Amino acid sequence: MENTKPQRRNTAQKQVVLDTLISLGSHKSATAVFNELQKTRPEIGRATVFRVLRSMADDGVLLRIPVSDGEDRYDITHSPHNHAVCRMCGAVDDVWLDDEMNIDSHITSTSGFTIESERIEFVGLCKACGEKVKNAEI
Amino acid sequence: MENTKPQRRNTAQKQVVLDTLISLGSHKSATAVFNELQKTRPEIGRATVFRVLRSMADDGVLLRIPVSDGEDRYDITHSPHNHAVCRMCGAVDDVWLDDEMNIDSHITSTSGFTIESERIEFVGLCKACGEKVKNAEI
DNA sequence: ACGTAATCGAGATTCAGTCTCAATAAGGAA
DNA sequence: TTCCTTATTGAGACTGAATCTCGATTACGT
Repeated sequence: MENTKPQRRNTAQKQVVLDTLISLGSHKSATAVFNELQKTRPEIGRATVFRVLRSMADDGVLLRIPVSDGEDRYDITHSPHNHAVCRMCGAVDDVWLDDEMNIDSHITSTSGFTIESERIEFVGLCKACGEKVKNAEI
Repeated sequence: MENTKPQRRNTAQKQVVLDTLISLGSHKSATAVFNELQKTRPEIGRATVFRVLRSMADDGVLLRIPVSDGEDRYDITHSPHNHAVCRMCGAVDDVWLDDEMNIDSHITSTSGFTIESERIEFVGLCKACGEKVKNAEI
């Protein structure tokens, strides 16, 4: 079980991708970052942008937000929260849950979003895969 | 505002797509339905399967379940519930929420799923689109 | 039976994302 | 500093889901 992650190296590409994501603001897609970089650093490849963002998300440096019917978005990590997605334009807003209040009206009053439906996806391991992992660890 | 939906016509294709989805069981993808149909009704096109499933979901006849990192799944509609997705094999299980109990342990005890994370996506209209719709309705 | 508009099938197209692979470079060791 | 191993990169091919195009077909109200 050599599940040791490969060593991470600091590169100029990683730095500039991260800087660009931050400068663009929240909830930007890999394509958005790539397009922005085309203007100033056209030598940086598309695969690199996708790779850097995904690996940073895997490492917990970034948060990857898969959106139904749209590109994955990336954001700098901060405390856990959820997202509201506009079904027309795809805009994404942060949603900070607070058990004490009605969620929908809270979202509407803070961001103007009108909530029509919500979708909860639990991610983990099904019975079969959970047992596989268990056995592999022995 | 002629937002009147086009008339829906009953066709053999729609019937057989729906029958196949039901016979395959819950949470099947359009591709899965198409592949199954290839065996018995190879004359039915891929675009048709995707079209039929999507339009039935739009009409509320079916439930479309967008899954992060996977194909959309379709299911016959019944009362609202959520889904657990295996991050290894992509298996999808139904989750019937019950406010009274701890969600994660409830899921684990009923389906064997180990929940590692959850994602809530609120879908609706952002402020700008909400106002657009409002104006269009006047 | 007719006419029109919804639907179909085949294949091209799109689009996000990944993969391949040769070239490059980070960073620890000598 | 130089050397070596190995992670990383860029270009472009590739994948896979889903949609679009368009001429042919067909449902169904009249």
